[in-house]
Amino acid sequence: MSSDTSENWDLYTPEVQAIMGVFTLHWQLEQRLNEIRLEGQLGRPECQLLLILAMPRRMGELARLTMKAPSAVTAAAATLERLGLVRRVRDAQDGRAWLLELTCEGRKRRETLVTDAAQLFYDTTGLSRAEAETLAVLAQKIHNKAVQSGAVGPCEGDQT
Amino acid sequence: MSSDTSENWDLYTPEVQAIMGVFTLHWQLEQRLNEIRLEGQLGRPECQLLLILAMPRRMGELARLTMKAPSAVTAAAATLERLGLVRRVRDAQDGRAWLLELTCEGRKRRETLVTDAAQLFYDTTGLSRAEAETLAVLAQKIHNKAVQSGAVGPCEGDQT
DNA sequence: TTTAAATATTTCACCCAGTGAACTATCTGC
DNA sequence: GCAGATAGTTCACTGGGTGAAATATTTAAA
Repeated sequence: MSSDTSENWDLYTPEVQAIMGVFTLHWQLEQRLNEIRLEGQLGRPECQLLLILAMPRRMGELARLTMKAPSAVTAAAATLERLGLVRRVRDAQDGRAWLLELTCEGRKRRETLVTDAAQLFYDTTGLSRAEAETLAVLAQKIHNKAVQSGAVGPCEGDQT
Repeated sequence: MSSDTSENWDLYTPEVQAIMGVFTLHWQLEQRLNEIRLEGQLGRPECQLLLILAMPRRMGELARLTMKAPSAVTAAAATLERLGLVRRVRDAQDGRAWLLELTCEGRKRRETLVTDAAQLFYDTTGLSRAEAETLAVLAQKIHNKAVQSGAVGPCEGDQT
């Protein structure tokens, strides 16, 4: 089977290969993350937030990290708060800012999510642990670069 | 600089790191690809299709490869056809299927897109060529795995 | 060969996530 | 205290995507 499924990858430049792979992986992760979705209560954006919230973060920070507009984070945070997984606290340093931090319940949920996500990651990618590490290193570089370089994000960054 | 931007990555498991990185990269690529968007005529999905169309493909195949529902491909293909970048041809082997192939113009556009995409890829990721190769290898594995494993996709694949 | 079941694609109504602009609240400096 | 910047929220709107029903064609069977 999978006649033409085992593609002619040589048709594509490494860069395009990488891009296509990233698209695929992203899509797969979103889908399957969806299935987990902690009892179906959480949407994709909420899961993403939960994953990032290993430590308390300001809303704006979350927006930068997730590469979304602040308003998107607001929405997701509201949902998480409604579910009692997250708490809003004023930032002591800056009264304008809100710190988002996990509740006890939230921490538990995150634990589960992290575990499931890892499982799902291996299922989806079929990568070995070592390969995952490799990918993680690259991913980290990319993420940092992206966030730092003004994050061409919704927020109009151009770092010409 | 970038005080809390240079994150505490050790807070995250490698898997989560990888996942976050993939999300970021995906997002960045979509955004910036958007900017290129060949004179602003093409949407994200059209670009993706164009990238994949290194060789003629059947609609269904494209759906599987892009991990989208067939209807999504139909829409994107229609746009590309309207722009004269792509041509629909009946599959000689199977009269029900359509083959989507690039026109001359389409080939040119794809050339440009591939070049731009590569540029953008390096800009975005900040990776070296070697690292890109590494990523490409992983990406290919992932992509193949995903497509083969019945692509948990919109098309209800369960490969239990 | 006629018929029935399967497969490839399209059409269309609907949905969700995300953006961007306008608004409120707070901080900073004068 | 006031002006201007910054953090976050609200809300109307959009775009990309899904899923079910319809159409065309192939395949298998009688």
